[in-house]
Amino acid sequence: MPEGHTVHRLAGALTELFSGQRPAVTSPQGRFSQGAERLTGRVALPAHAWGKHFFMPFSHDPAPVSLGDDGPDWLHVHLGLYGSWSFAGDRHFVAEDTIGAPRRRIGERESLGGVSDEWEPPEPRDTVRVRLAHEHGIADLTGPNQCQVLTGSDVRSIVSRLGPDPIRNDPGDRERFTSLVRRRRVPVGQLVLDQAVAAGPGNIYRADCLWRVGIHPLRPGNRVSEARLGLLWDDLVVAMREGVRDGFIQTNPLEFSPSDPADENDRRFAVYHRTGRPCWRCGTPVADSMLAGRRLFWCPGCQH
DNA sequence: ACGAAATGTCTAA
DNA sequence: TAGACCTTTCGTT
Repeated sequence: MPEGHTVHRLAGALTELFSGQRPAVTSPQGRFSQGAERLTGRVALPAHAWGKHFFMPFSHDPAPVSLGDDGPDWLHVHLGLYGSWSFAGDRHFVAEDTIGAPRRRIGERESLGGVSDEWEPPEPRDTVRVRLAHEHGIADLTGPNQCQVLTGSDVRSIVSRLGPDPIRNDPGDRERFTSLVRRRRVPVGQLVLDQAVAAGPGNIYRADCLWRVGIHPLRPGNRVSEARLGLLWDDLVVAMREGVRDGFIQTNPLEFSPSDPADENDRRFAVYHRTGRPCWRCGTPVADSMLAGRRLFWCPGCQH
């Protein structure tokens, strides 16, 4: 369940755990054996994220590189709908158990941050596509949509097809986003999920950020004012950066007291997965429908 | 046991 | 628009 914030977080975690080292790369499942062989023995360098794409360079020498440089081989991972990384290791190896899908798998609590000296790598599940390993810990990747070794030129070609990433929010991105939306008649809710328009937002940020700025998701892109699209971009930047910081999505702006009876599951989001429940802002029941193959949630009362 | 759904994307028709 | 793909969990028989 990885939207862009998860991938940025992973880039940070894997950089911290493996950059500067020469991890053993294996494919317990066997479907990445060739790639694993190519990467083994090389120095892992700091990883990059752009939208939902993860890139980690593996080089013969430890000199720093930029995203898409020629020279290193690039590990490229797209988690898709349910890919995830799991971590386990000794006390020198600190990471969250699982990043990606909200599940715990290998290396659950008992082997994480465990006792200092006696750590042994756990047996991988038979679905583990890639394992990165060094003496203090392992990272296992399961269920990715894409996992491959690329050249710098391949990487540049992927990145060139991606729109601006709200988590990066580079100069000019705000204007780029608003102009990409305003030149099309497609519903704005569909454009927010188009990775060539904005790289990183998924179904939750789409639904909830549109709600937060009051835009109806079915409004055609060319009929949303420049000003409102600017506010939408700004809100994506804020919400997704909070996701990177916190490690989870918390898009409902309302605060609850610990004793509040509101359903725990219901508190987290604004409209996402809240069909039929009252809008936090106006009380109208939240609606849902399918749009271009994805479930869409919005409040018919206060989004226009 | 079985089916559906899940924070995604691609391809074919 | 439908189906394929990568995997797990959760609800229903």
